Amino acid sequence: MKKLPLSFYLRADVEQIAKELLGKVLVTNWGGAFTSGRIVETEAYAGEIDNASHASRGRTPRTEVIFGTGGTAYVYLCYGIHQMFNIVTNISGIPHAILIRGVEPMEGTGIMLQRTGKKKVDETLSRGPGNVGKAFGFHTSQCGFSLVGEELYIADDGFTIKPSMIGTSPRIGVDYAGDHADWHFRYFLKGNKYVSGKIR
DNA sequence: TCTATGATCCCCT
DNA sequence: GGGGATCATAGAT
Repeated sequence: MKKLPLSFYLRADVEQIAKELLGKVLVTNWGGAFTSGRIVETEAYAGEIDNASHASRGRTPRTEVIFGTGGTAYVYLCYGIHQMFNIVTNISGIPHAILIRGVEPMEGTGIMLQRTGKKKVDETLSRGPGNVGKAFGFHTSQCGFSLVGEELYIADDGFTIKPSMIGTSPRIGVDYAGDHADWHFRYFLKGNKYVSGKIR
């Protein structure tokens, strides 16, 4: 498996990066607890002009990492329960981020079951951003972590997808964002059962 | 200090 | 298909 280089994350086109992340392998290795899975669903958040992004409300201590340089993790606690894992992209000063919404488990499923408290591996294990965060052991304390380190990275294992396998839709849970709620910034692998929401 | 709220999920009817 | 869980953050007092 080839680890994606820092340059992958520093490009300007978030939509393109969000699309290319489909089929790649997400790896976390916190203290030797190795887990990996294939990314099947992503959402792009295009910075200050995007009303759906946290960054649109300005630069704060929490959103600081999104404004930082690409290739780092932004982990956010939602509804007091769910740890959401985001990938920061673009160069410093431009707040682009990609939310990982769905992952198909590969290695370390035993560890994931332990973390989620589930009995068996099924599609609920890592479908939806909240579950991905839980299964892969993400925590808000990991905000700002590098994506090219040993504990956290994204790899290419040679798996390729055809453009016809990629579906797009408006993003989920951001209806409040006015016109931007209609942007097709959500990307997923068609038919994959680890894709959340109704449109697969 | 205090309070509202959210890029969600799960269990209950 | 509806509501409760549960807490860091941000903006108001």
